[in-house]
Amino acid sequence: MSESTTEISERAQQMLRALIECYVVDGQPVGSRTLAREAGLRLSPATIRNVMSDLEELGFVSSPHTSAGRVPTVQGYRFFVDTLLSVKPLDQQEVERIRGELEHEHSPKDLVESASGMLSGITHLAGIVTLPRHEHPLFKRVEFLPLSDDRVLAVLVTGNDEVQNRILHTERRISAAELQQASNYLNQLFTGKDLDEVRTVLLRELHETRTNMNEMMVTAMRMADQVLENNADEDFVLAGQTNLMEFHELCDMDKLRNLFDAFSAKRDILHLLDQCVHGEGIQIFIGEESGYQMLDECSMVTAPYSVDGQVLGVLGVIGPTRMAYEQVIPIVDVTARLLGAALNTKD
Amino acid sequence: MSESTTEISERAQQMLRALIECYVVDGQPVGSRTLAREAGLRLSPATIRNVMSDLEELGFVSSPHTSAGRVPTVQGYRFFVDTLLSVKPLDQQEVERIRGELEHEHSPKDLVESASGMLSGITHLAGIVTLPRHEHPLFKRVEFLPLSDDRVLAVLVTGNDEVQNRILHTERRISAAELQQASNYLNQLFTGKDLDEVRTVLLRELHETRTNMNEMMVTAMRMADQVLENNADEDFVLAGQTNLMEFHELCDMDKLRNLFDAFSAKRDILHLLDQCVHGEGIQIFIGEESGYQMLDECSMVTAPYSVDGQVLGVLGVIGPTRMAYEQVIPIVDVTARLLGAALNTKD
DNA sequence: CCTGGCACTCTACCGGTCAGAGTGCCAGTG
DNA sequence: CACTGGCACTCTGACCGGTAGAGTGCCAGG
Repeated sequence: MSESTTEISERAQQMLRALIECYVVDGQPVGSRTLAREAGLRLSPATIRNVMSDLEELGFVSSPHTSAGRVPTVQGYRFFVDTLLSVKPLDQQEVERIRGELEHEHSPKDLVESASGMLSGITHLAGIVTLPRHEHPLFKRVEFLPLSDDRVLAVLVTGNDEVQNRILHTERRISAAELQQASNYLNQLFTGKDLDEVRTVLLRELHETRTNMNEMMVTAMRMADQVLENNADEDFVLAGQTNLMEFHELCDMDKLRNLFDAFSAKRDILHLLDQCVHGEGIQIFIGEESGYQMLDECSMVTAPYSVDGQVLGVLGVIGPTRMAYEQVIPIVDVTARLLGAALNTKD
Repeated sequence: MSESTTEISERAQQMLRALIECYVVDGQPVGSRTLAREAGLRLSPATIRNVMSDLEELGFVSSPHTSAGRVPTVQGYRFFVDTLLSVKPLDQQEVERIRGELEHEHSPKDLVESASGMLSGITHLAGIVTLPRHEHPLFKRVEFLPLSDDRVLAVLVTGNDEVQNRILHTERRISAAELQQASNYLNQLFTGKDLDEVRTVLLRELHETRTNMNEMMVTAMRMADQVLENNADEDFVLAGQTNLMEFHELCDMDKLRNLFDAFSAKRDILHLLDQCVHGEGIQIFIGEESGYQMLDECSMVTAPYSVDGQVLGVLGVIGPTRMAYEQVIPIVDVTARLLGAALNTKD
C-alpha cells in the first residue's frame, strides 16, 4: 500500500468514512473536534484539520463557508460507496419478516405495493418498485363469447397467464359457431408464438385475405396491441414519499415540489429506472449523477428483480444524498431477491 | 329587510363579501383602508372599522393580533357560501373544452383520471375523483375455459359489462363438456340476478348438494365475492396535490405531511367522500367542519356524479379554506355532469 | 350616522454586538 | 518528520434596540 501524492492515504480514507458516518446521522457539517472524538484514531483536531484540507483539495469534502465543518461532496460519497463501504448483511430475522409480508399477498400488483411499502417503511425513505413486465409476452389463447346480439367479449390469455378482456360491438349477430371457428383458427395458428409476431402476421393477413372472421382478427390484433402497449409503458408504485419531508436539506418548497411533481409525472423517473434494468445488480445514483435536476440532492439505490433469470423490473429507494448506504444497500438487495421469489410462486 | 340587533345588516354582508374576495386573492389580513378602496361603497376606513368590529363580534372575522387586518373565520366562509355567494356559470367554451378532453378517453379509469387532472388543472387546487361503482352489480354471465390439464380460466361478466378473471387450479383434468355444463347451469340460474343474491344462493347450495361441479361453483362464488369486495373498498384518483404547496398557509411541513399522508392512506379521505355521495348536489366542507384534523385549514367542494340517475361516485377539489368558491363550485358541478355523461356513452 | 384625528400596538426590518464553532497557520516537541 | 497546542481570523446565529408601517379603537365634531 504505497501512498503516492495523488493517491489517498489509508488514514484519510478512514477519516472520510468517519465524516460521512457522522454527517449521515445529523446532517450538520462536521468539524475537526467532533471527528477527533468520533474517529477511532487518537489524533488531535489540528491533525484532523490537515487531513481534511487534503480531502478538500481532492474534492471529496467541502465546507459551506469558512469556519463551518466539512460536508461530503458527490465525489466523496462516490468514493465511499465504491471503495470503502462494507455492507452489513441484513439480519436473518428481518429477512424473514419481509418474506412473510410478501407471502401474504396474492396478485403481482399487491406484491409490488407491499414491497414498495416495506422499502419505505424500513429505510424511512421513499420506496419505489416498477410493475413486473415480461420482455416478450407469448400468445397462449384467445376466446370469443357472445354477450348479446351485437356484442362479443374477447378474452386473450398470454404466456404468463395474464388475461386481457375487451368488449367489441359487431355489425351483425355472429353465431356461437362462427366465434368458435374464429378462435380455433387463431389458437391453432398462434399458440406459443411471440405476441409481437402474432401482431405482424395478423396485420399482413388482414390486408391480403378478406375472410368473414375479419372482425375477430382485428379484435385479436387490437388486444395484442394493447398487451404490448401496456407492457411498453411501464409503471411504478411509490411509497412513503412524505418520508422525504423529514430531511431538512429537502425542505425547500420549490425543490420538494419539483421532486413530487416528477414522481407523479412518472416519465423522467421511469426513464431513470430503465437504466437500472440493464446494469446487473445494485445500482447507485448519487446527487447530480442521475442527470435530473430534481434529484440533485437525492440519491437512488436500485436493484433489478427477476424470475427464472429474466429481469421483470426494478426496485429501490430514493432519499437524500446523505443516506445510510451501508444499511440501505442490503435492504434493497434482499427485497429484490425476495420479490423475485414471491413472484415466482404466485405467477 | 328589517335589521334586528342579532341580524347582520345588508351593508355588513357586502363588507364581508368584499373582505373574503380580497383575502382570497392575496392571503393577507385585510385592513380597513384596503377594504374602503375595494368595496364599492363610498365609506371612510373609520366606518369600515366599526362594521368590522360588529362582524368580529358575530364571529365572522377575526384578527391575528391587534393591528393586523381581519381574516374570515370558518363561520364567515360558511355564511358567505350559504347566503351571499353568486356563482358565475362557467363559460360555454370552457365547458366544451372539458367535454372534449373527456371524450378522448376510453376506459372508466382513464375518464376518472382525466377528470381529476382537469379539476386540478383548472382550479390550481388538488382534484379528486372516486372510481365509479355500481350499487348492486348484476350477474350476467360466467364462462370457464380450460387452459391446461389442471388449470381453468374463469370469466365473470357483470351487469355493467365489467369483466373479472381468475385462474383456478383443479385437482383433476376437467373436460370441456363438464365446464360447459357448469357454466350453463350457473348462467341459466342466475343471469340478471343481483350478485349479492347469487352469492348467498351459491353458499347455501354448496352446503346442501354435493354435485360434481362443486369446484366451479366455489370459484363462481369467490369471484362474486371479489367483485363485491372490489366494489366495497372504493378508491379514488388524486391529481395536483403539489398545487397545495403554493399556499403559504399550508407550507408548514408538519401540516403538509399530515395532509399528504392522509391522501396516500386514503381511508379517512374515502370516509369523508362517502358522506358526499348521499347528500345530493354540491357539498362543501370548510376547515374544521370536515372533522378531520389534517383538513383543518382546507376546504373541500364535492359533487356526486351519476349515470341514469344512479350515483356512481363523487368528485371534487381540495384546497385551502381561502379558495375562490364562486369559481370552484361551477367547475366541480359541470365536471360532475360531464363525467356522468361521458361514462354513460362509454359504459 | 358618518368622519377625521389621535394614541396605541404589533410586526417586520435593519444594524450592531457578542458568543460559539471551526478554520488555517505557525512554532514547538518527541 | 509527523503530530500537537496555541493563536488570530472568520463566519453564523441569536439577541437587542430602534424605527417605519400598517392597522386598530376610541372620541369628538359635523
